[in-house]
Amino acid sequence: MIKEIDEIDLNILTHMQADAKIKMKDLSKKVHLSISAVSKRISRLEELNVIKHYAAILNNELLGLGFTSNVCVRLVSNTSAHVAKFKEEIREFSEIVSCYVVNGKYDFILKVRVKNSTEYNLFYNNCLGTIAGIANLCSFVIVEEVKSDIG
Amino acid sequence: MIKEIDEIDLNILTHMQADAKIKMKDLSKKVHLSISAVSKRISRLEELNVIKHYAAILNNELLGLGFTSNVCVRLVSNTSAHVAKFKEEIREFSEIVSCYVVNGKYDFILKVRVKNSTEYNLFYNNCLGTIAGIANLCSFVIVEEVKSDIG
DNA sequence: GTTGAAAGCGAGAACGG
DNA sequence: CCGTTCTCGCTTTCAAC
Repeated sequence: MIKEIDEIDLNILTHMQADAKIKMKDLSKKVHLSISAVSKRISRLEELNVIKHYAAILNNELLGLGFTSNVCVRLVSNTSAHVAKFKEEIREFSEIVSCYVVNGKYDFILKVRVKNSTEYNLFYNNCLGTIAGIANLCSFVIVEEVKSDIG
Repeated sequence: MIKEIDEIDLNILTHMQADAKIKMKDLSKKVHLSISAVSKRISRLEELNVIKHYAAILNNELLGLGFTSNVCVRLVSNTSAHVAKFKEEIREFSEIVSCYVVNGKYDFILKVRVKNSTEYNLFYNNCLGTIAGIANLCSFVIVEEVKSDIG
């Protein structure tokens, strides 16, 4: 924790994380400060990059993207050239909504979001399957969201 | 995709996903509509629950949460009672920021966020390790974020 | 869909505690 | 560091077209 952040800031951040469009009036009541004080703190948190940005959280099911899967990937080789090439290829696919480099039995964990299982099979076979340098793939289809973070 | 959503709505949603605080004036220019038309569409998308909510996306590193790990969990038994009990225990831990039920070699994928590796070892041994009914745990420490979705 | 107007809210500055 | 007051610009929500 950077030292410039106090308890009130954390309180504000928690509220802004849950509802970025909360009215300053309501937020100021919740944290027991004036509107201008809250407003100034938020500006400061934005400048410090503690608040990276604001996002609308969408309902993927209603948008026809009801199928999500985590895919673990192990590469044949972990030389920086191979890793860089893989990362580059990953960025091209809009179906891959997140990608992390990890330590462990696999090298990457991807999250793939598509319309349905048919589309997933197509993506898996025709896109993921064609990326060079993959030694091993392991798919975990998400069937339920028990808890979900934001960002 | 629900039929009430057209191309202009998708365009609006893309912008709102990237920047929920974009000015209606700017957004209306981008989608070539009047401000009131855009405002009405957004209200409609909120009512349809296509926009679930708005969130501030925070910088976890600056908030002292620089260590994130994906943990795959397999339970000893998949009876609904055991699964329900596990889900309940999961909800208690603020360190577990997301949890998905999955199909495949594991039953759950968790995302754990803590301060550093020391804290992670403590959490892993003293919290995750003490949850009953776990047959197998597999940890993937995130070392780099190549691509990151929102929500 | 569009305009235009009215009311409410937010950002920012100034000044005082 | 916080609060009050002020002003300006933006959003929202009407109406009428």
